[in-house]
Parts: sequence; C-alpha cells; structure tokens
Amino acid sequence: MVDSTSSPRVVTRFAPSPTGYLHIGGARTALFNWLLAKKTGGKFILRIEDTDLKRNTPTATQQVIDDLRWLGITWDEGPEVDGPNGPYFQSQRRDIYDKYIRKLLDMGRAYYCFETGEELEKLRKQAEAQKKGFVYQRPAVFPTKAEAEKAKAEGKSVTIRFAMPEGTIVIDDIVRGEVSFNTAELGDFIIIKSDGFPTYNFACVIDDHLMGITHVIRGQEHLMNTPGQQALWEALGFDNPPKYAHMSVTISESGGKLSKRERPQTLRKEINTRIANLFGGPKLGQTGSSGLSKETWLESLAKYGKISVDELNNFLSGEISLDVPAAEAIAKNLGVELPEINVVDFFKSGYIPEAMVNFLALLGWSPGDGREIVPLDELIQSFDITRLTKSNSLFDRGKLVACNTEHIKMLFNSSDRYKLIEHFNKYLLAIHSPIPHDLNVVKQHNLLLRLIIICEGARTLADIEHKCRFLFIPDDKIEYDEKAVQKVLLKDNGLAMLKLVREKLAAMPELTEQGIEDMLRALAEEHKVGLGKVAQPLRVAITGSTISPPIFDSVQLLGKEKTLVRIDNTLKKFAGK
RNA sequence: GGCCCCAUCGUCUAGGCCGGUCCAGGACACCGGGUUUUCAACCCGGCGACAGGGGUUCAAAUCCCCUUGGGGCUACCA
Repeated sequence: MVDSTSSPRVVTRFAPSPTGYLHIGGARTALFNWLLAKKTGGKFILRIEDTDLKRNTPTATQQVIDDLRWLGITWDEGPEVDGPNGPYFQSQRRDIYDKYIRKLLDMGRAYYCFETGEELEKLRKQAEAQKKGFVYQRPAVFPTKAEAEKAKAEGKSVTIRFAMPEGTIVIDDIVRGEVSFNTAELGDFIIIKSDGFPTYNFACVIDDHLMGITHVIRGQEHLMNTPGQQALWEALGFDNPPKYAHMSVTISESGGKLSKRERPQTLRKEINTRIANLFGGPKLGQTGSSGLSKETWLESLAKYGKISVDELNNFLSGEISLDVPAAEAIAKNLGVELPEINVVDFFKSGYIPEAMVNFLALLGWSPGDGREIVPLDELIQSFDITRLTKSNSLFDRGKLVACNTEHIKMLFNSSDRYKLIEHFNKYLLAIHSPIPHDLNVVKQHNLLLRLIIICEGARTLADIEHKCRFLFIPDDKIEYDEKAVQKVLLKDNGLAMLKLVREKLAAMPELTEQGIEDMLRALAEEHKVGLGKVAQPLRVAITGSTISPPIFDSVQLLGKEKTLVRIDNTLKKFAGK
C-alpha cells in the first residue's frame, strides 16, 4: 500500500510507442498506473515513446489518445495537456539524451561500437549453434571519439553501448519480491542506435528520472530490462529510482501473450481452411464446388483488401503480415469474425468503456472482498498496488460479455443514463448503422432511449443494434432467415395465422402496444393456442427472423403501414410453399 | 538452448506473507429445472480445483526443495 501522507506525491506514467491503435494489454497497463495515481492523489503522465522511426505510424498517437479518452483514462500531463515536464514526445527530447550520453561516455560507462546489425546477427547465430546465450563481448579498449567520428564519416554504423557493471543486480519488485540477475549474462546493451536515436532502455531511464516518476507498473515482459535500467540509473547518479511493479501478462485464448498479430493470423488460418475445403488443396487452377476457380476467388479477395494477389499469397504463406484495413476489409467480405485485440475493436463490437475498464482491472488484480462488478469510482477507492496478481491471466471474452451486460444494466438504472445513450449513439455512428443517430435531434435521442429500454437485458450495444435495425431498412430489403421461415411460417399454419393477424391489424384505427397486445392475446385465445403461435409468424414477417424486441413494441415502432406491407410481402413470397 | 517469472474449479480469482477457523469461498462458463411472445435477461439447483513428489511440523492450499507444466525475455522494438 502506498502511503500518500508520508511519501512524496506519487507520479506514474503510461509510455506507449505510437505504432497503431491502443492494444488491450496497453490499456490495462495504462489503467493500473492511472488507478494508482488517482487513488493516491498523485499525477499521471502520458509520454509517447517514438524513438523507432521505422515502426511509428503518423496517426497512432491520435488513435491512442482517442482510445484512452474513450476508456476515461485522462492524464495530468502529456500530449494536448501541457505541464512542467514536457516535451512528452521522446523524439523531441534528443538534446536532453545527448547530455547524459556525453556524461556516460566521459565517465567510461558507455562506449562506441561499429558492428552492423548483420554482423551481430551472425554472432548470435553462432552462439545459438553452440547452445549458448549470446552476450556481447566488451572490447578491452574502448574506441575513441575520434575513431567514432571517422567511422561515421566513412558511413559506418556507429552505436553506443552501456558498460554494465560486474556482479549481481537485485530488483525489489512490488509484485515479485526480490529478483536477482547476473550481469555477466546480460551483457552491454545499446543505448544509442546508429540513427542517433536513443533506445527504449535509455530514454526511459532519463525520462522517468526527469519526470519524477515514482512508480512504474508494467508487464512482465519488461522484467529483463529492469536490471539494465537500474544499472543505468545508478551510473548516472540519479537518486530517485522508481518502484517497479511487474504485472502478470494477459494471455489470449489461443495460448501466448495477447498480440496484435492475432487478427491477421486468424484471417490467414480461416482463408487457408476455406481454400482447403473449397478447392481440396493448395494447388492452383483447381475448380471448387461453386464453379469458381481458386485464382478468381483469390483475386476477388485481394480486391476487397485493395492489395495485389501476390501480396495476398505471401500473406497466406506466412511470409508477410497484412495491415489492419486490408485484413479487416477481407474479413468483412468473408464474414470472418476477427478476435478483438485493440481497444477500438471492442468499441466496434458494442462494449461500453465502463465494462472494459472493470474487466481489465480484474485481470491480474482484485479488490479482495469478492466484488466483481465494480464502478470506476469504487475501483479507484479500492485500488491497492500490492494486490496485483503474480500469475498470468487468460483473456476470457465470455466473462467480458457478462461484465458488459451488467454495466449496461447498471448505467441504465443510474442517474448517468444519458451516458448509455451517448455510447449507443457513438457506436451506431462508428458502424454506419441504419438506425438514426444524432443526439442533437430530440426525437432521435428519445428513439435511442426507447430502443435501449425495449432491449432490456442486452449484452452489448451490438445486440441492441442487431435487434432493432429491421425498423430502419426498406420493406423490400428484409432478409428472411431460412430456419425461421421453415419453423414458424411453413409449419403449424403459420401463414394462415399471419393472414388473420393482418386482418385484425388492418382493422385497428391506431396502433398502441397495449392495443396490439390485447389483439394478439385475444387471437391466441380464440384459436386455443399459445401467444407464440400468433406472435412468431408476425415477428418473422416484419423482421425476417425469430429474434426481435418484444413483438408489441416492434410492431408499434414499425408502424401500421410498414407492418402491413411487410406482412403482405411475406404472404406473397411464401404462398403455396 | 540460455536467463527470468509463475502454478487453487474449464476461466477470473479469495485464502498463502502471520501453517490449524478451508473435507477450500465467490464470479463467469457449463449442465439440469423454472419463468416466458423470440433472443437476451431473470430465478432455483448441480458439476467442478489446492499440478506431482519429497521434506519441515502435532498440523501445509499455506513454509522449503525437486520434477513437471505454462509464460516472458533472449533486437540498433518498445
């Protein structure tokens, strides 16, 4: 437990590298750091670690910012929020790093290296062949500055390494206790790359020191970086090392660490399976059962993804990965569900941020008193860094769904009900739903509220959308579910009953839920059947499926005219079948 | 391969640091039943775990060691 009265103010940070959308694991890391700051009345800084030019993408920072804000994780300092510790982009802090590099060089705690990446790779391979761990051999004499400048002028690769001290380094970790490392097995690591940018392990130490970070909560994948960083901390004479807490990692349902690669991997697997099923093998030019040749099929897929057939083939053989929009476009056209990995994926699947945050917090942490559905303010209240779990946890989507169901219910019943409407509206906008969405229009605001009400018990916003979209598509665009037609319309005189319902409905001057209910119940009574026998054919007629909000609301919302048109269409379409 | 971490129901976890109150509690999932105009929601009931082996001790899920299993790292990525 962090004592906020006697210790200096807590400062935590989240330091993503801008390589794309915010990953769900990153969101969890951000959340825990944020919770600690909030709980202790401390400060939370957002810092962008953009020191890898090759991996940065121009839109990533904005994406990460949007995702954090959607989750409700706000920062006291960082991009768009100025403060005393800026700049918050590492690429803008290079003069700062230079200063410390010179210091290390002067002290003889860092030295120039001239090996190229390929040469190092070769050494690594050799070590592997001998079944040994690769450790960089420190030269007996460090190259001079003049030599480095000469090498650079000649276009050679010049990097700078930190000279690790000899001996054992002990990390006192909040979640793992004392962990010790033998520095001889770690070796000297690169702190300045040949492009002049600092590496993560270096920039991170300087910035954490300068920004006064007191606690670093991060994934276990960083545990092996810690001795190096701690050694750097000491070498530079910084006297304010942060406390580290290395959390358990989130494991995906398919095994390893939850990774962005899972989405394209799922797509690859799915396409390859389909190729095997459709064309019987990976041979080209065969003709599948659909009469389509494999080549044309692949061509059409490539077109969906706006990529070349060659690219697609290379992707399928595992040689290259696919960028997100391409993978998503192809998956969509194929009807393949890609696993949600990024925060935005969950948004688009209809999860609400309140549920995401709750679920994430319970992955590797628990309040300890058995509470499972915990609103954000209570999460902050109960947060205790010492209760972080040691063992890895599996990302269970089923539990997320349950959590989402509860939070939708809870938000709906709270005084913040408008938030739920806002979430729903934002969701509709994002997925281009035919359901009208513009909260500035009072009528639409009320409509969305009504839809939420009649879908009580919905698990996700997507559930509500699926159930209600039939109301807003053209009457002639209803897609009939084959099973529903068979079971409800063509059996047990479903169509005959539908005809009777049509007559009664047509005779009603005005459609109210109560009126519709009375009418349907009377009809069921009259024919000595359950309400289902009357309601289901009607449901299939107006929605095309057996799933919809309560039938009385559904009809009332659709309106008399459209209901009658859809019944007539249905009657006509399936007459005599 | 090397280094490091972890190990309670299918899953997330409580308990473990301070050994007896734990023949291990909750939640999700699953199964059975109920409610019901569909789906969902809801109600009731059930199944279900201390990885294995050695110690220490009057006593071990709890402490120690080994084995096994899982995970992480092993980059001029973060």
